[in-house]
Amino acid sequence: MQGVLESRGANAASGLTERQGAVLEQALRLLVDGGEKALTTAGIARAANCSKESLYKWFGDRDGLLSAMISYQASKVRTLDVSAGALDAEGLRRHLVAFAKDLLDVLAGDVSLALNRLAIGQASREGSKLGHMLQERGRRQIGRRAGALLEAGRKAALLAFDDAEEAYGALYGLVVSDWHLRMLLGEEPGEMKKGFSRRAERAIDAFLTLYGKKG
Amino acid sequence: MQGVLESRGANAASGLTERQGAVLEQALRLLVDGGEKALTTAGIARAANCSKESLYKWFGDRDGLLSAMISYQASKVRTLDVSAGALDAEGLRRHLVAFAKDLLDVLAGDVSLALNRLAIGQASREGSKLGHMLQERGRRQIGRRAGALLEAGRKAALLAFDDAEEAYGALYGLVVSDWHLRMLLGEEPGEMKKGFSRRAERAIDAFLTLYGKKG
DNA sequence: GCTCCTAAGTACCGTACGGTACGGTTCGCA
DNA sequence: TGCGAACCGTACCGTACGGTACTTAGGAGC
Repeated sequence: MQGVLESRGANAASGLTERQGAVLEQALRLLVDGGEKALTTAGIARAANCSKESLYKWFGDRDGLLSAMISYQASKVRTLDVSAGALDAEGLRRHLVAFAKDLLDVLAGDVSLALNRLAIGQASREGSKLGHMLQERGRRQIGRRAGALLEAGRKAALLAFDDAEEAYGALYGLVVSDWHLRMLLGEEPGEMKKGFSRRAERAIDAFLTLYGKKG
Repeated sequence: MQGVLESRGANAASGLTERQGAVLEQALRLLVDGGEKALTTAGIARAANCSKESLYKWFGDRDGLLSAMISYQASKVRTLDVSAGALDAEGLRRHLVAFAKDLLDVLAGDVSLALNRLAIGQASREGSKLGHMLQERGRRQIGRRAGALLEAGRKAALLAFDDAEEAYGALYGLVVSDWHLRMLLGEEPGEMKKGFSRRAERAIDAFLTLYGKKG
């Protein structure tokens, strides 16, 4: 069930074999379960049934492993950019609410929280690129979908804004507020998740009041 | 210059002697300069010219020291709650802009970022109360000022909202958006700080559009 | 069958940290 | 002057981690 057989079929555009992907999967699981402190090379090797020597051969050192974990997770989460053809006011609102709810769900996810905590913990170190990686991947992915949605709204004369970045910033802020930080600080996301749906709708209401053309 | 002499005059309501406060000051400096990794008991003792034995006598263990650091810093930052007597629309706007700018400045501060990173890094650990402490102190302090301001605005018939918490959430989100997270992830705050003033005004404009009574 | 390569498993090394113990010094106090 | 408390500086201990080296197993190619 293991060995060179799995080595074929590297993960798309990541240069990783399936075996290495499985190792990263176990590493992510360890990180989610026990935090960075539990993420030791020996622990990963034990959990993934591989040797430490292989870890160092594949990923160089511990930092390389952490980077690979972020890249791997980012490559898994593919944002579906729904390009709705004809867009009316109600359709735009529905799309925005769906986006807001997805955003909250993503930010509240175990792996997302764990990786953000990891990157933030490493951020003090000068040479650490983890924070930059996470920011780039996350914001690019989620920002692209939001940008497309906002642009479609403007094209359909349903939204009015000069600076798309500013409009996106307002949208993000209204949806997320300080919830992300609170979850990163350890507040139980279980309680919060129940209010996500209502929260998303309220936020979109406010956003449309600000940027809707007929609001 | 040291010894029992300084033991008199414990810090107000914190139960700390001046010597212990000075030690915590050095610990905070170490944390700001080098991150959590640099925050070793030996390093603190060396930087503060005290012995490790004293550290353990005063603070119990490392976690107690971290908690004391947060409490100490929180006790230093006293929010000035300005209760403006007569409030007109322009005065309310000025107060809100000032609040927004102060909020951004506080969140971008070295010590704030370092402590938030520390608490977030510890958040995975179950028994860690650091995140809760930071959230409680920070949000209470800053939320009280905002709450008073919003309530004053409503009393003067300048603001309209049902749920003060929701209005505060919108205010916070519009002002901060994802800037706090970006700074926590390591983005250079130097570049961002220059735009704080304009950012605060734009955010308050939006907030008043949402909750202003004549907006 | 022989060799080469990959990788698992384990043992090992250097280091660094949290926490403790001990000697020496200062200062208040009687 | 002697006693005791607080405290500094340092040495010490156990442990845990990152990283390396070695041994062994098993499939691939000739």
